[in-house]
Amino acid sequence: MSDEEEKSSGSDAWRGLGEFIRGQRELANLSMRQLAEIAKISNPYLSQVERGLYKPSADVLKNIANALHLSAETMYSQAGLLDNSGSRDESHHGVEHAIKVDPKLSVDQKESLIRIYRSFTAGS
Amino acid sequence: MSDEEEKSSGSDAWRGLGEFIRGQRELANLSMRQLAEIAKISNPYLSQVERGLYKPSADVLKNIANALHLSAETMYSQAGLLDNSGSRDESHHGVEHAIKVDPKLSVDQKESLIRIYRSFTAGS
DNA sequence: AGCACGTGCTTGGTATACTTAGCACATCAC
DNA sequence: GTGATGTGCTAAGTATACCAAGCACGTGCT
Repeated sequence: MSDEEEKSSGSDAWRGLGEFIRGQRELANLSMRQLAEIAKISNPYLSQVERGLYKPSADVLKNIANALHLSAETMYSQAGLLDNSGSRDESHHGVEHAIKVDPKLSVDQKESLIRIYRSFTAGS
Repeated sequence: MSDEEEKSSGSDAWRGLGEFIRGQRELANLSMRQLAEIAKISNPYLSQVERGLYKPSADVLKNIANALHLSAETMYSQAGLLDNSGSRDESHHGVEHAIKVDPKLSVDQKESLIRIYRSFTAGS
């Protein structure tokens, strides 16, 4: 069988997921052990997941999302599991819209934030 | 430790999921082998899943959903995996949350933006 | 110099998701 | 009747998700 195997699950999507999780964890200032504790998984496993060595199953994903105060949907879509085949145009422009709507910001502050945000995302 | 709920590994929800899959399969007039073929899984495994003996992982779930022309979200919520218990409302946290979730930003950029945002909203 | 405690990572094993070969029973044609 | 083809299910094995113990390194403290 010299057939080239190509399953439906591409392994590269999972690497991005790991980086995403690590980013969210660092953003929340949690150590691996802390997050692992909250998410009810072991810290070595979390380590592997964050480096893309394993693809966590759905309930683990859900637990991690919970621990990071994210919705499971966010996690799944990051993991490439949610497909959004319906092309539902849901929460798309978070940042700029959220800034514009925020009542605690002055207009100048909003402009500054959006300017910075756009400079950050200029490469994409 | 008073409460002993069905944690993330509650096996009850999975049985309902199996019945749901079987119902949808019969509704589509597909045999196990047909559905298994389309969903890229083996038919014995589909048999086990439909009777609640195993809890399929997320990508299998997604493949089955696709094969049955269902949205992955429907499948996940049937599996009890979505159950938005994570944080009650995602749009509620506004700017900070939108920043954290934005895939176009690096972790450092997120931290910078959040820091600036907090400095803006700290005074008033 | 130590040691106590933090971090993330490696090793080796167990549990379980998943597959391949085959069983038992149906419903057809011959 | 026998066989060919359908159905769902069982058994035994492989792959991998996951865990417990411990390693290697860093930082502060006495």
